[in-house]
Amino acid sequence: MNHKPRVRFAPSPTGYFHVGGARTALFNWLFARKLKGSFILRIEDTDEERNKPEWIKGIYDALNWLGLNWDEGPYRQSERYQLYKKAADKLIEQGNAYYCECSKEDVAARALPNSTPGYDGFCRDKNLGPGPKRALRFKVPPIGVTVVDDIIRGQVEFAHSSFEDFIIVKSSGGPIFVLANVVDDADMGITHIIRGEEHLPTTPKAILLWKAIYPDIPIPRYAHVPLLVNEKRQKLSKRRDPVALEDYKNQGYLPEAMLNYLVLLGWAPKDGREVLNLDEMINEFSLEEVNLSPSFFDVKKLRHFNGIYIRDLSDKDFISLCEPWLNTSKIEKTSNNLETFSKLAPLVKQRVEVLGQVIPMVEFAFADEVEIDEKSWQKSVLKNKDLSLAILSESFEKFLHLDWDVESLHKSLEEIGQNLGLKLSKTQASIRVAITGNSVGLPLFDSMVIIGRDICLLRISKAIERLKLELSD
RNA sequence: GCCCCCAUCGUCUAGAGGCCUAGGACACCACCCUUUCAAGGUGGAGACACGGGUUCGAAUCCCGUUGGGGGUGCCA
Repeated sequence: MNHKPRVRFAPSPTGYFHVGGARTALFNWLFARKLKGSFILRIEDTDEERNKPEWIKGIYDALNWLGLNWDEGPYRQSERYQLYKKAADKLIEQGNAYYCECSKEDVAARALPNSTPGYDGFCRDKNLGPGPKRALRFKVPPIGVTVVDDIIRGQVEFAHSSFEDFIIVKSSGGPIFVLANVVDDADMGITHIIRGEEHLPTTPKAILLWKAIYPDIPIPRYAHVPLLVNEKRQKLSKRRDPVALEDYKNQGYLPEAMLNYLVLLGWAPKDGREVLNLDEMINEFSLEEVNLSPSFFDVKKLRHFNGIYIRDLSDKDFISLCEPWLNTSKIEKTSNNLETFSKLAPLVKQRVEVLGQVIPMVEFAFADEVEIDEKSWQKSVLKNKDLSLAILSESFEKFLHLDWDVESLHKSLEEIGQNLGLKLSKTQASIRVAITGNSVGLPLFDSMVIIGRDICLLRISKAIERLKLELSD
């Protein structure tokens, strides 16, 4: 058996693509790449009511953004109904399936209290033919157990008595996902099914179907990866949790950081390293080492990783990755401004964790007039009015004729501070607010050099004016 | 209700019977570095859910309890 493994990622387009799906896709992809197998994309769109075309596009976009390229597909289940029909017919023929005319209400009404609920086999021996409002059910063998042999969890047993004759074809004629799943997995030669743990309870049904339809094809190996949960330890939900991959993209997370963080949820490399590039992940990842317990998607740690990956970018790459944010900012894209931005970029790069933080950090350099943050003004200027005025006035004079470079600025401010008995950290504070509008920000002297002497002097003089005004009040 | 899964610092994890006084990372705190903020460095606080076994020895194996989660749909 030198068969290369074939795995599939089979999302259903019933909502935006989320981080849990991304992790499942990643695990599949890593497994395939490591063993030189095939990674197949299959869209499970058999739910006529909830599927939307834009969600399908969302899947492609997400996978492309992450760089999880697929070798085959995308297959669409909605285009393969004949196959499912054929399988269903075979089951009927073999006596493994039967039509049922019970409505949901009928089933519920007959369900026994305090026991295994669900369908009671009412139509099992009625020998009904097809018809409107009739669904097809699989005849579950009443006794025995089905064992799921899971790579991550080992052997998991399910007694047949614990589940009902489940529906495999809806009365609309559409297949239920377990059926479609089995048929496609067999048809596509899938060897390993790697998916979320929420599918574990339906796996025995799939195995039963598989054995009935494809007695000669070996059942794939299963690997149910632990769920991703929220802070309340519940399965991540598209509706209540901030899990849309696209949102992370839009906030300025890098795909590399996302993948790196995701791979660490439920798996860890043998040594202590946590920062891994794709090649390292491919080489070291192994399904057998995947954890059993659910993990919390912790944005804080993701942010930390993103910061690492941003700092690791070349200045050039960083600048071009900032473009979307620059485009939607108020900053005009003049060549002058672009040059200023590229000079600021290296300073910014080391201080952001997501790209969305970039623009607020550099805006001061482009505005005609700085917007002064009131709290900063209070704290760094007003609190010691007289000192601030002295610092601002003196520096204005000195800056008039100073060599306009970081070193000179540094020295001259140090001198001003010494005369007033202040440390540089104190001295620079009021200048910083006057020029950048904020008490925290990029290295001041570099910023000053980049935006130029004229603007700096103008802003200092404005600050002096304002201070004097407030002093006289 | 019934079925199934899971259980190490707040979080992600290392740990496959003695190497554990339980290691690392994020977050947190302190200090250092420093023109602010970051980054970096040093240090600190912080966990084996509980109860029984098995064993000379258990975070590691078994059983139970408790807790959490998932499934139970003519959704996937």
